[in-house]
Amino acid sequence: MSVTDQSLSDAILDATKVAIERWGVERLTINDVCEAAKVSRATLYRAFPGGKEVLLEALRVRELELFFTTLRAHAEGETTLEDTIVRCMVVATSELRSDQHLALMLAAEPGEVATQLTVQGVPRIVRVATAYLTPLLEPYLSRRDAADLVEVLARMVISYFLAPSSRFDFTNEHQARAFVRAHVPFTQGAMQ
Amino acid sequence: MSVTDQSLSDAILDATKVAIERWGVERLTINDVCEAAKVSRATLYRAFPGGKEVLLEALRVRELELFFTTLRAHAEGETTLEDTIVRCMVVATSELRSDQHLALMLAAEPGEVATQLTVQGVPRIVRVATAYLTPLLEPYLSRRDAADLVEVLARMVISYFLAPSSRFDFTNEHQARAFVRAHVPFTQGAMQ
DNA sequence: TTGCAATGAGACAAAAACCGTCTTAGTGTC
DNA sequence: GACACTAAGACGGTTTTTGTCTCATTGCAA
Repeated sequence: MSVTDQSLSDAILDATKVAIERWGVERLTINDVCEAAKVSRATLYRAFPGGKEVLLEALRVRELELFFTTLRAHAEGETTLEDTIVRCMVVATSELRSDQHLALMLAAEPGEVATQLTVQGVPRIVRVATAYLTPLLEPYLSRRDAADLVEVLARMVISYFLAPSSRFDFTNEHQARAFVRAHVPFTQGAMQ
Repeated sequence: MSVTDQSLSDAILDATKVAIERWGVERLTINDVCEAAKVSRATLYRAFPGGKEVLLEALRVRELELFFTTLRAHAEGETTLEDTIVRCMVVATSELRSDQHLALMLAAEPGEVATQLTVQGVPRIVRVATAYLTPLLEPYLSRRDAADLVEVLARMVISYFLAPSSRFDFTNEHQARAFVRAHVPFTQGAMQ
């Protein structure tokens, strides 16, 4: 059951992605998803009670989890706190820049990207980022400090992604490191 | 007025194309077009009384006229009836193959292509093709014979485009010429 | 075979989106 | 100032979409 549920939900979410790619989030209908998933409406509503909102939220969370899983894999080899942070920032920013997929998918449509990545999306992003990235920092920090740091870094990356600065380009490792040294307290041995 | 009307209609049709590219014909709404054209609904309905149907039909006709204008330009240099016919067939088929734009634009959506290109669209296509291509053949044929021939050729090109044959690939000049010699009576000096 | 959980198909009412028309107010031109 | 043209948006009627619900069917396991 659990396994079946999982694969059913996943299949529906896959279908949702396909349907969105075709119609766009704004024009997406539940029937589009049902058709793409070859599933009846009843089944979809059983899997995702609450309808479209719940379905899209589930998709966003899944995509986000995939994003941070990849990110963690990229940063797992680092051996110092600073290196780990820098790597996370570089990879996350690069992925965001190259892969409009994430941005355009998680958001509704161009113009909604900023909204989704700020007021609407930040809580979700912070939540997932914390869950997935905090363990990376726990060798160096307390759980609480690690969680705090992840949240701050996530907000920084988003901010600099949406409004790039001429002073710090986080896709550049040197600049990212300079930023970390200048503005991330933990890396200076000065616990606040 | 006339000029203004023309450019207004054209601007709206341009906007329609843009909106269709974004949403697809099936999900297109009048408001999408109005937004893209930065025009109020009232203005759109004044320019295209009859609403969406009329608007889309006008767009199809315009695209078709563009298509055949280009086609005629490609075939104008030919100096014999056979060469003219062959060139038209080659260019038309090549354009259709490469430029899904036309096919997908004139049609509604994949799956509707065949419908639009046959039962729905042929009368329109034949009408425009006749108007634009008949003059090319008038050096060699009577107006009536030229019009008849254009219609037959248009139907052939459409048929072989929708269901390609292993015997004749109209994008290949030799094969197109062989087809013409075998199946187009006028070119054999045998007026029917 | 029987029972059970999961699904498909579709009816249904409520909500939302869309359409086409029309009125009003604003703008630019002669 | 008269005129043509337009944006904005209200309006009622229609169509789509939504979410729920019922019932028949399927697949599987006891």
